[in-house]
Amino acid sequence: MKQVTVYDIAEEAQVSVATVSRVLNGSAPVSAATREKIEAIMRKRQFQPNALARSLTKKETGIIGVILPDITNPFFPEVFSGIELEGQEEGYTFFLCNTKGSYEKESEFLNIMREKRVDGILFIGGRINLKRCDPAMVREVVEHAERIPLVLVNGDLKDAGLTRVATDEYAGTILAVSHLIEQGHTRIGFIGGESHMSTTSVKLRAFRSAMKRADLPVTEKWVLPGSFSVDAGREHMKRLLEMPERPTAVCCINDFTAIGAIKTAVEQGLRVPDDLSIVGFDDILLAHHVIPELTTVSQQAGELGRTAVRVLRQLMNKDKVKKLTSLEPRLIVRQSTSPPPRQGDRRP
Amino acid sequence: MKQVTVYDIAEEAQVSVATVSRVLNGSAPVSAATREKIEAIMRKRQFQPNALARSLTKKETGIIGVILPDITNPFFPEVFSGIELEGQEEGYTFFLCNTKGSYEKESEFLNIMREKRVDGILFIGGRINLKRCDPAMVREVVEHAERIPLVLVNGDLKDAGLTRVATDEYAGTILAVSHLIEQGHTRIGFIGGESHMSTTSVKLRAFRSAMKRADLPVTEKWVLPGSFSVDAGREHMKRLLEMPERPTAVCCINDFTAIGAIKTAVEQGLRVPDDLSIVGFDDILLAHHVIPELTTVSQQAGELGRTAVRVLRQLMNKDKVKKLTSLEPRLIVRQSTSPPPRQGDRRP
DNA sequence: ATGAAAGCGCTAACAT
DNA sequence: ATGTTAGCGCTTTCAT
Repeated sequence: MKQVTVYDIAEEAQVSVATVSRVLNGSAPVSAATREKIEAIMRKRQFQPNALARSLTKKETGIIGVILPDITNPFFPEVFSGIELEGQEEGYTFFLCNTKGSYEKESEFLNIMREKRVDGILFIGGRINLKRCDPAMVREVVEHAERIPLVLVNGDLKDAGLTRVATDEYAGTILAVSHLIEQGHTRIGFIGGESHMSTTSVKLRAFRSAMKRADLPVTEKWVLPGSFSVDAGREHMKRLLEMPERPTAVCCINDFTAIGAIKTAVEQGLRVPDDLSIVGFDDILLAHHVIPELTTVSQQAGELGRTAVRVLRQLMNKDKVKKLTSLEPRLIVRQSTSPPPRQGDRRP
Repeated sequence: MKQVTVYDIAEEAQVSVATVSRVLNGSAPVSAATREKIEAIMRKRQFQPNALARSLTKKETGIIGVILPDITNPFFPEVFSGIELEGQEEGYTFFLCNTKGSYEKESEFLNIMREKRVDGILFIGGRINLKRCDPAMVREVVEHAERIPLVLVNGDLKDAGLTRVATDEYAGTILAVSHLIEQGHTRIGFIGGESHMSTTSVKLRAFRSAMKRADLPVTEKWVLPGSFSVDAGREHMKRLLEMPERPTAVCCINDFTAIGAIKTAVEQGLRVPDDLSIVGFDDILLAHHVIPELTTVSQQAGELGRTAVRVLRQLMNKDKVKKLTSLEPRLIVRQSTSPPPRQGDRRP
């Protein structure tokens, strides 16, 4: 079944294609009579303008490309939802690229996006979260950014000078640790996070700073970086519990590790938060479904997505844009934190 | 900065655009010498063929459109991941449309997909899960399906005769209920699910059938449909616990309600599974992060996505296609189910 | 093996 | 207000 084109419509309406195009775009005045006639025919013939042809001449596609590492990690759908919400109002459509953590896929997708002539790119996760990213990989992104508006979401690329939108993880960690301290904890551990990721060092730095500010010592053997998963959280907690001296509270790199930590603690007979307080980071959906509900720091993932689109739009309009737009995280106090047990109450 | 085109390449290589196109597509023999020359120039100039122009002439875009109700619901990212995995190998790219449960958005996206000339459509959730879908909405989908290969994933449209891929929810529920029965339960409840969704009636039908097959009575007041959320699960469980006579096991419409049910049960001082067994459906990630880990029925979301793409490909190739490809669900036994308490052990 | 030229379906000057 | 026409960047006959 042949697709109907502007020519078909023009012919049937006895006008030129230009007029058809005009009513399609409202780009120039058309007499009410012919307009209605054309519109009627379009409806009747179920005319669907070919977006490809249209984009080809207009040199814009209305597509925003989104690169993210793992749509299966609940944080990202949340961000993506925000992106969609903000972009949809202006008629944007999205090309979602899931890199599954592969830097090659990032490169590949970057190229595909260029071939597809997306109007802008949102780059989330992956190489932009590395503490030290290979200069070639940095350059690649910069080169793309020179041709297509691009914003880095929750990450950075050394010396690239790219436009960024990010939650202030440092401030967020301060919030979490301060909360623990206010509850009366003095013996606080920190677990999770791969050492080569910048989020790990940022949060660790904030952790140390918050402790120092309260004149509390950091017990190094309670600082256990490693990974971001639930299983990592379990492992870390297991190691912590094997120590003769244990913290009364643990600050976790993210909600996953926090949940793992809780599971292990509970399995070993500890009560959370009575015996051990645990705080996470991100506020993924899971955080309030888990028992006990997790005290955590909200990154406001949806808002992050919306903001990213707003900033990208500015970039696309060649407006003035701040190099860094930062979002303030919020502490969400739920059930996994409480004052520490009194000395006498401590379990063996 | 002007994009480089086949003409630029042709000019620099002193050949015609046709030859350039040939090396780009490998569509016809080109002498090794000129091929290499052209390839070198392409690399040097960072040539990126314009996918729009290409698709315009080739009449294919390599894009698969995916309509789903809520990317924030962990089941769908899992499906989408499978879709990507299967499609990427063949160079497909995806246009993800999140309808947020709005039927109008479904219509809107269906039209956008047509304008974008996607090569195929995967329709997941929304109106195709309705027990009785408005005929006009059915017709709309059918009309699109007549022009673009389209497969219905985990749903159906009455009398539409469309190609479908779905997990066998009936069989899955039988699995869950039988597991409970095998554990020795005789007093089993069923909670969750909106009554106007087909999944609810299918699962309820399976529930009744499994009970009957085991000569067990269904206690109607323990059958509480309602909704699909964690909160719904909490509500339902609360009502169940207020009854003088209670079931020893509950079959839940999905993992969310199951998790809600567990939370409420635990809050009320019951032990899961010792006092009350609970089984879910879907096997979302949450299911093994929750405490106790949830016994549930896996829909194999990833596999569902992969299969959907495979079937869609057949449709696109105009191969013979089965009207219904069905996936066998699997019972995943974890910690939330056990034999019922002996009478004497029952808590008040 | 390579080139010339006609489209693909639409928009945007430029005319009238 | 409407029509004519030249692209947009590529692929694909049809020649040679």
